[in-house]
Parts: sequence; structure tokens; C-alpha cells
Amino acid sequence: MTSLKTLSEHLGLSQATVSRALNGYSNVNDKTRQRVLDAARALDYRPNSSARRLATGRAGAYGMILPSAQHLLLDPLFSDFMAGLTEALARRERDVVLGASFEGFGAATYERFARAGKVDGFVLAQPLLDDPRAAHLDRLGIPFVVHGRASRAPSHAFYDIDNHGAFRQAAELLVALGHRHIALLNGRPEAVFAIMRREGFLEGLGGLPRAQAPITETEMTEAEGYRATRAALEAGATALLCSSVLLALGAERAIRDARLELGRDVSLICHDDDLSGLSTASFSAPLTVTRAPIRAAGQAIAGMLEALMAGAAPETLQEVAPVELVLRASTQPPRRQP
Amino acid sequence: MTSLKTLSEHLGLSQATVSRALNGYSNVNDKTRQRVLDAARALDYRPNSSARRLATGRAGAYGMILPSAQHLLLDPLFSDFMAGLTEALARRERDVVLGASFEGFGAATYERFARAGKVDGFVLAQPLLDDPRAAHLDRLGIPFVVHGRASRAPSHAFYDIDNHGAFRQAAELLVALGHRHIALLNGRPEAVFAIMRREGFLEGLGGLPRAQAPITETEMTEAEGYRATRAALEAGATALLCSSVLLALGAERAIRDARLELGRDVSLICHDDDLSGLSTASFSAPLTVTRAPIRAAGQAIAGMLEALMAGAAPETLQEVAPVELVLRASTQPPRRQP
DNA sequence: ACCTGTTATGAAAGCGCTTTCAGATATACG
DNA sequence: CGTATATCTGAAAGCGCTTTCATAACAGGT
Repeated sequence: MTSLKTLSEHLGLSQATVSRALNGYSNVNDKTRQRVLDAARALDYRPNSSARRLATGRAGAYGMILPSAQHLLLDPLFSDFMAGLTEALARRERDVVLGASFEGFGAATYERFARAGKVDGFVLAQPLLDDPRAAHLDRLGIPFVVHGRASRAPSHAFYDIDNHGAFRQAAELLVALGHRHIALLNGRPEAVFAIMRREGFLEGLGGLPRAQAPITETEMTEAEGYRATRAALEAGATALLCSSVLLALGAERAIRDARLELGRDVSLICHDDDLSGLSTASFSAPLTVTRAPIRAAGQAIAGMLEALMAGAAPETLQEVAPVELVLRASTQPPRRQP
Repeated sequence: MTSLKTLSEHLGLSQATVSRALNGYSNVNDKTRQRVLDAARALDYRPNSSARRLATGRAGAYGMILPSAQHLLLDPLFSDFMAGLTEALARRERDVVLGASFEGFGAATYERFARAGKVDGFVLAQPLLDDPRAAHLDRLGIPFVVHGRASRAPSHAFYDIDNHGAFRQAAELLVALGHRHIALLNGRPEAVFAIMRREGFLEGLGGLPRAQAPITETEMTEAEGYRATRAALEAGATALLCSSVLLALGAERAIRDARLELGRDVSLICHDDDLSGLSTASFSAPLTVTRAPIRAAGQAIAGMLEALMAGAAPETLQEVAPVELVLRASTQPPRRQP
């Protein structure tokens, strides 16, 4: 293992100069720098990151804490989001470290990680309304950015998609097509995204009586999608709005079981995170979707973390990405009742 | 931030004694230790992990590198596996750090991480046959354990499930039921697990002509499952063996499209990793499965990593977990052709 | 020739811990 | 009572870097 000491002795320079040369400080002679760079490559020198962290006081890493409450993890989005984030941070030479919390929601875990200097900040995923973790981190002055948002008028940095607008538009479309009985298959009601979508949905419905707009808010699994759709169809729904592809998959199965045809008999709009394993192309009718690729989130959040570390104010780091409504064959005017 | 220095001054002890007391060394007076422990709690002392790492020369963390080749990530297993691993390591006060590789397969990335002292070892996921990453890590003497295995007779530490046995048994069951035209819907042929399953499948088939045992090896998505099943049914298959629930989902759709009934008309066995979002309960007939919960892998691998660090020989850390064949309604004798 | 300002380098302190080594105190033994 | 032994504690070195401060070298202006 070549250390800075070895390298500097090899070059006949002081450690200070070598360090400066390597870290791109300006006050180093160009020739010297080149010599240093060459030698570093030749000896395959890798600065020890613990030493550097200790000296700089920065971890050069961001944390993400997985809640132990299992149901919060049931998230097919997780791996795609993680991949996007990790890659974006890797480009900036930052690591992401994963932790697991045992004590309930794990606000304490966040504190432990930060205080131990393992990370410089966090990304908070799957926020609840007025999420205690966000409040806690805020109080401690630990930088973080939320994927989604932790309250209605957040003061923290966040990247979210326009869930409200997307579901409002989707509902409006269904209403415009003539549907008068529309079910929403949503995620768990604690999740902020679910709240936003529900509100957008209701707004898009206009004056439609609530009885004709049944809402279920559950885990977003195939099984729940099936169950909710069955109930909705029995109650007379002609259109469905699904918060995830998994729900839509279950919905399609229920539609089939009812001997109905997707699109012709029942309209369906689904939110599509553009996940790698679940394409909305794999339905019997091409699906109308509200679409927002989740990998984009990683990019954006990586940038915000870095900005935060550079001293940017959290309030200035807030992005609500638009959601595209993609019209396809799964949305059609309702059929006359036979 | 209370540091060791602060704490020791506060106690009127030397840093050495405080450090020893905190780290459970024997040669510290019980009373002293208690005093130290109490004070540490009171001042909410958190040892700086960079400093500790620098002093001990150990990172106290393990790495996992996400390949940039996107299709390798398309893995719904990823998040469940990750959750299991992270939790198991967290219990041992170890972190997991995620990296992303850009240069192809990323053997270089592993080296960078290890040499920079960011991690003490790795877990290698989704191994290919004779995986170059494993060879590289071996050559460098960097500890690692493979989730799956990287060759037929590995000398490295690994935790795998008995893919060969599982698919042999499943094929045998179908044959025993009387099926004579059985399709295998497998994962990509580079993956070791797919190879093992294919071989097990063929072995279980006994003398069945290969023409009656069509095999497709693709991404394990719903869409591919649909496509392969359609083709298989047209060719006359009466039974299917699927490497993942996602494939089975597609298979079921194709079966429906063909106006056939799962179980009665077409038998189906599926490998079930017990993923959080996709339950095999959500099929029109309860699915016969080969079952091996993926979360167990995290536990086992965490233990192996620690054993490796403690000096255990990799060859002694190899586990092939049994796979349970769960009989349910989706497997029945073939129907007479109408 | 002298001072000023720039540029390039080195010495050394320090980041917060662990660990070796030695010293102090207490206990046991002959 | 002296010496050997066990038990506990402290001083200090060191892990591998960064960064401050001082110094040296050199250019330019007067």
C-alpha cells in the first residue's frame, strides 16, 4: 500500500506538496504537479479515505436508513431509485451508506450515523406527512433531502413529482371521457404521495359524488389491486386510477375475472415510475399512464445534497418535476350498460 | 460534539483508560468502567468512526457495487436482499456502502474501494459463470462472499440456494403427473442460477426429448413471461416452470389469453423468493412453488463476512440452502386433448 | 541596490481515536 | 519485611492525511 509518505519520499518532495498537487491546489508548479501525478499513477496511490475524512472532517458520504418496519420497504421503486442515486453520487466521488434502524422510526439512527461522522447528510425516502425524521434532522442541523416531501409546505430540500397535478389530470380525463364512477387504488394513506394523489384525484373529479369515487389506500401489491378492483367493479365502477403498476396488474386480473375487457369495458390509468422489471407495455391494452421516471430523482437529489454541503439554503433546493400524461388505449368512453 | 478528550478530561482519566473502558477491555477496574459508561451516556459520546478506522486500520463496513449495465439491476430481488443484508450487518455495527461502477464490469471499482479503505470486504451479487470479479478479488486477497456462486466448484465463500435440486424436483413432479411437454422460462443464460436451474430441469425431465422441453432464457419480466408462454402453448406445452414470479405473472396472462385455465389446463411451477410485493397467493390458482426466502440470504452472508474478517478460510464458508417444494393447485395431471 | 509582491515548497500541528509500553499501586508469597 | 506478581492507569506514539504558517526563491519596480 503506497501511502502519501512513501510517495513523497519517492519523489523527494514534502507530503504537503504532494497532497496539494493531488488535490488540485493552484499554488503548485505545473511541472511538479505533473511529476506527482505521474508517480501517483505509477505507484497506484490511493489516498486512505479514513485519514482524509479525519483530516477534513467530512465523510464524503451520504446515508440512507432503511426502516425496520417492513411494509415501508415493500417498495419496488427502491432498487431503481437506489441505482439512480448511487450512480449519480459515484460520479461525484461520494459513497452512499446504508443503515438499518431498529428503534421504531429510526430518528435515533440518523443521529447516530451523523454524530459518528459516517455521513455528511441523508436522503429521506418514503416520507410521511409531517415526518418526525425530517423534524428531528432539522432540529439537529443535519443536512438532508427528501425524496418526496415531508409536509405540505416544506422548508427542507426535496425532489418530488407533481403527484397532485398528475392525478387531477388523470381524473379530469376520465370525467371528460364520460365516466361517472371512478375508483382510486392508492398507496397507504400515511404516505405523502398518496395524500397528494388523493387530493388531486378528488379535485379532478369536480362535483362527482363521493359515493361514485371509491378510494382504497393499501399496500401497493398485486393482490390488493385485485381485491380493490373486484369490489369497485361490483359497485359499478367503469374506470380505475392506480397508484402503481403492481396495483394495475391486480386490477387487470380482476377485470379479466369479471369477463370484461380492459379499455373497452373498463378504463384504467396507472402511475408509471418506469421501473425496470415492470413495463406498462405488458398489459392486454396499452396503458394510459402518468409517467415520471424514478431514476431522474437520483440525479436531482445527488445534486441537491452537494449543494447543501456547499452551503445552499434548503428552501432554495426544492423541485417538483412534472408528470407526463401518456394517452393510450386503456382509456375510452364508458360503454352503455347492457 | 464530545470527543474522547473532552470525555476523559471530564472524568479526570486518561484517554487510554476511557477508550479501554468503552471497548470492553478486561484490564479496567469495574468501578472505573461504570463511571466511564455513565459519563459517556450522559454526554452522549459517539466515537468518531473515521478516527477509529484510521487507528484500527479497519473500515467496519462492507461494500456492494452496483453494475452500471442496467439489466443486471432489473432485479426485484435486490431490495429485499439488501434489506436483509443491511439489517443483519447493522446488528453487528457494520455499515454497508454502495458503489457504482462505470468501467464495464467494475472489477476496478472493487479494487478502488478496498484500497481506499472504504470497506473491508464485499458481497458479490448476481454472479456469472467464472465471474471475473471473483477472480480479481481473489487475486488481490480482498475478502468477499458471493450471493449465489461464481463457478461450479467455487473456492470462495458463498451462500446459494439449491437451484439445481429445486428445478430437478419440480421437473420430476411434472413428469410424474404425466406431462410430456414442459417449458422452462428461465433467467438470462449468463447467470449461474439460470445455468443450475436449466441443468436441474433437464435432469428432472429424464429422457424426455428436448423438442418437448423448450427453454427460453431472458430477462425475468412479465412481458417475457407472456411471450414465452404464448409460444410454448402454441407448441403444445402443458406445463411451465418459471424462474420468477414476474415470469409467472406473464405466463398467467398468456394462459388466460388462450382461454385456458391455470391448473386445470396448464400446470405451472414457479420459483418464489418470497418477495415483499409479489405474493404467489395472487394467482387464479394457488401456485405450486419452489420456495426459498431471499431475506435469509442476508443473515447468512453477514455472518460469513464477519467470519472471513476473523480469519476463517473461504472454503469453509459455503452454504447451499435447501429449497422447499410447496405443492398447491397449479400443478395437476395434463388434460386429455379435446 | 532595496523593497514589494508573487510563487513554490517544507515543517509541523492536528484530526480523534487505539495501542504499546512503562509506571504505579495493591496483593501475595517466602 | 522484601520481593515477585497481578492489576490498573497514564504518557505518548502513531494511523495517513490536510492545512496553516513560515520560508525561500525569484521576478519586477524604483
